[in-house]
Amino acid sequence: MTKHNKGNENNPLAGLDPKGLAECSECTCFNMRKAARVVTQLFDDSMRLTGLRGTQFALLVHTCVMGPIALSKLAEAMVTDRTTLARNLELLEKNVLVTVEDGDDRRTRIIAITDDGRKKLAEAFPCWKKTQDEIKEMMGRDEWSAMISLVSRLVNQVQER
Amino acid sequence: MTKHNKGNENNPLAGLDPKGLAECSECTCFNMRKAARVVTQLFDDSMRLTGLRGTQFALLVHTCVMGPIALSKLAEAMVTDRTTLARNLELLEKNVLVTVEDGDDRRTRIIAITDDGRKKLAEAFPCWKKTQDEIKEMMGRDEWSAMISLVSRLVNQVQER
DNA sequence: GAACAATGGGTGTATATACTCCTATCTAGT
DNA sequence: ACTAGATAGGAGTATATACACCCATTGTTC
Repeated sequence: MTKHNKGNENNPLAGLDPKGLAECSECTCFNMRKAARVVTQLFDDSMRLTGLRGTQFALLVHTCVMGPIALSKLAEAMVTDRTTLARNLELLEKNVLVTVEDGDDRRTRIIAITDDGRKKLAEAFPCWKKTQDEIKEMMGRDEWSAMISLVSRLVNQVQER
Repeated sequence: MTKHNKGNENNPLAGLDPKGLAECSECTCFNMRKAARVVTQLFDDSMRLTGLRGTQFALLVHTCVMGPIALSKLAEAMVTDRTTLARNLELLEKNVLVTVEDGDDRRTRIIAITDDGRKKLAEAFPCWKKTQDEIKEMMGRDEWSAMISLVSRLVNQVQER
């Protein structure tokens, strides 16, 4: 380490000038997480009275449509870590909205929605629909569609990488 | 509850036919969270050796650019709950990347980046940049720009609501 | 059929997130 | 100066998320 490297070649702060840092405001990670936060709060608020969170609603919908299904298959479909899904399912299971039972292959755990789960889904659906439509109206249908397409594409391309 | 309401007028499961449920696959909340998950993993992986997560990198960048700044101001700027930010800052403070000190108004806590923080930022910046550029290339620059614009617009419009 | 690889899950740990309720401090109005 | 309201923050609790490491079961190979 010499003392006279005033140039940028060996400067550990290179890229941290105002321009480099301004670039960080476009961070894909930060922006997607920020959007996820604000949207999550909208949906959580809208279905608060039902006792479901937005995340739980999505999980219940997927279980309803795809189930009965093995834990790992559901995790794969939802692009969620297996262990995350297992823990999220514990909450739904505690409230008797889903069942978690051994499969024929005794390594697997089969997830299925219950009648209570279907009722809860029916209860929460109007709240979800209202918020979903509000967001579409707020952005404009075309912009919203474009956004969802691009976001889905991002997910798919990261997955295929 | 009569037994013969086969119509949908009083059916609690109305909207939960396959069409209604299929609509849920376009859930703004689920899709934004899914994207946040996959993108977060890309950035976390890329800077794992630095010991920073994508979230922490973003927090450190904001602190560097905006600091010294009061906790609530920083939370507002980042669109994060105040208590969430405080807890995320604890980790950075423990690693001496930021300081948290009383302000003149003794209700406030002033957040500032340290020299170690700046060094860590410089260390992580190339990892961030590499991943950010990879995502842009993956999607195509125009598509990526369009996505970020739409996502930012969503955030702004929800905020202004 | 016994050894071994592959698969499906569970546990421990750490981080990220936000809500509710509470305390300390400041500010404005009297 | 006193008090009421506003503001800044902290603590407790709950949920969402994923990684590393481990165990049980299944399939495979000789």
